[in-house]
Amino acid sequence: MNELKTTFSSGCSSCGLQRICFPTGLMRTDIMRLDSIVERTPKVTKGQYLYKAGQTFETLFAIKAGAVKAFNITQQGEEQILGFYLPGDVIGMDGLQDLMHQCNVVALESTTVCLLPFDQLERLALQIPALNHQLLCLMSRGLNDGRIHSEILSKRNADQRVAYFVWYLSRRFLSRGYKHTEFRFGVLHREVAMFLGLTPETFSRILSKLMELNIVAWRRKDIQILDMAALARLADEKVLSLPDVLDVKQA
Amino acid sequence: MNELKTTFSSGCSSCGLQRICFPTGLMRTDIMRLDSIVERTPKVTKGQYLYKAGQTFETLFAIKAGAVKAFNITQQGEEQILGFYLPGDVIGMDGLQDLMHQCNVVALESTTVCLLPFDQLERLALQIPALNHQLLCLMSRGLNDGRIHSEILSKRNADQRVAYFVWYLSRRFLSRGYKHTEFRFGVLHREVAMFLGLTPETFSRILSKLMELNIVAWRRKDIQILDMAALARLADEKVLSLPDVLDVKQA
DNA sequence: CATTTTTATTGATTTTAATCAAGATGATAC
DNA sequence: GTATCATCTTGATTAAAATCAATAAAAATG
Repeated sequence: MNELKTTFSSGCSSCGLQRICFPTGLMRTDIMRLDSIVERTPKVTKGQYLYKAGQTFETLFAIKAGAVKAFNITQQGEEQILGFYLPGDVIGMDGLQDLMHQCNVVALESTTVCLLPFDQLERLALQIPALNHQLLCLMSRGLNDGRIHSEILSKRNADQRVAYFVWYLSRRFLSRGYKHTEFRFGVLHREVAMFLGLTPETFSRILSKLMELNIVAWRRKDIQILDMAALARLADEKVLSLPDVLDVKQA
Repeated sequence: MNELKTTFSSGCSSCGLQRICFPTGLMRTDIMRLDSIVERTPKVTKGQYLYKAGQTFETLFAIKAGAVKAFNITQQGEEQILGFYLPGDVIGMDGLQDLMHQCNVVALESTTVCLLPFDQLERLALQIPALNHQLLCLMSRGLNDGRIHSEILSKRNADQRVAYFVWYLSRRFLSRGYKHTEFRFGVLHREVAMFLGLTPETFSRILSKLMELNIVAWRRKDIQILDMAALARLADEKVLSLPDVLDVKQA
């Protein structure tokens, strides 16, 4: 794994993610102080790691563009996917408790990240109450993302998990100011399946059902939500039963 | 639901959980300042709520004695258990993001909690760097607890989930300074099953297997770990196969 | 203490998703 | 463009856990 090298790049002041990332609630002058501790790196290429489980915790990572996944490997060599992170997300705080990262994070596509050396950030936050508050808020967001993952995995049937995932993904895109009925999600189906605690086969079958019902169109990396209301309903309902439409086709 | 009323009680200075809870890393004088903002309540009785989903976020809760569970109710009326919290645990930070709690927390037995009004805590933390640091560490701990729950729920078979849960529970008791091979866990089997994403029947069957194999003895609320090595092995292995011992019995 | 209610266990059956297996499709390399 | 490789889809079968059902055992209630 290559070390990430610092480079020049546009700062927080001109970043489109100000309202989501660390600058939230900060005054212009404070954003400049924040800016001074942020290290910007060249683009992280697909497959490059931001950190690995066991590594010393030193910095937080703010995703500026692209996408990454967090995961751990089980004894059996399987990937347990813990989350997908998009622009505006801040990760790395899992490492604070033991000063050691607890999972692996790798880029899923060409990705831009901002590095925030934690000791410097902590010191600065003590001087800028709004920054400290935002750090706490971002951690609270992390807690809630984890809770939602647990809730997805607790859902008794696979249809619900998939429906809820798509619905929640849409909301995340919405909250970041992206189009939420049609978006690109650069993650393999296999990886989404693992995140949902399913096999790729089961995931594929459910996607087919959702497409057959004209609720979702998800081909490769492009997702389109055709019927948001139906999707939301499915996310909470018991079973995704196929209506006559399909029976006709099968007959 | 009754409002929790403040009352007099022994402070942080004399609390046995200093090394786990907020006072960690603080000097004597700072502990006294922390003490001054902590509200202590009469014992919370079994079934009483610390907070409910949707309520305004105002305070954090430190568990001093007893046990609580966090959960949400699904559309179908099922309880999704999100976690069990023991003395030394601090909860409530899920509410910061939207200034509204995202789950319900209820006492499982007679429980003592310390209330930390968040705005006061935040202000004090800015003045006491070690306190601010500990607040961040406690949130990091929360993130990791959530990650571990996701990892449990991602495990492909039920035996592993139960084995890992017992093993992890034991470690939690150990880290709090309690006996870790024999302890009392005041939670219904049904609730543990829900936490693990299983039905009570499946959970019961697996417990029976673990007892048959002399690995764990879990009757009602008393847990005894008879073979920690075997338990750890099971937590990661594929299937919990029953040896001849059982076949003989069944024959 | 007896009664009622809740919780836990165990068995039989059904349902669901995993596994096994074969193609189809799309991406990448040459 | 063609070949190769990885990913995805679909079908058949198996395995695992859920469900249904009936007791048994505790706990709570009067």
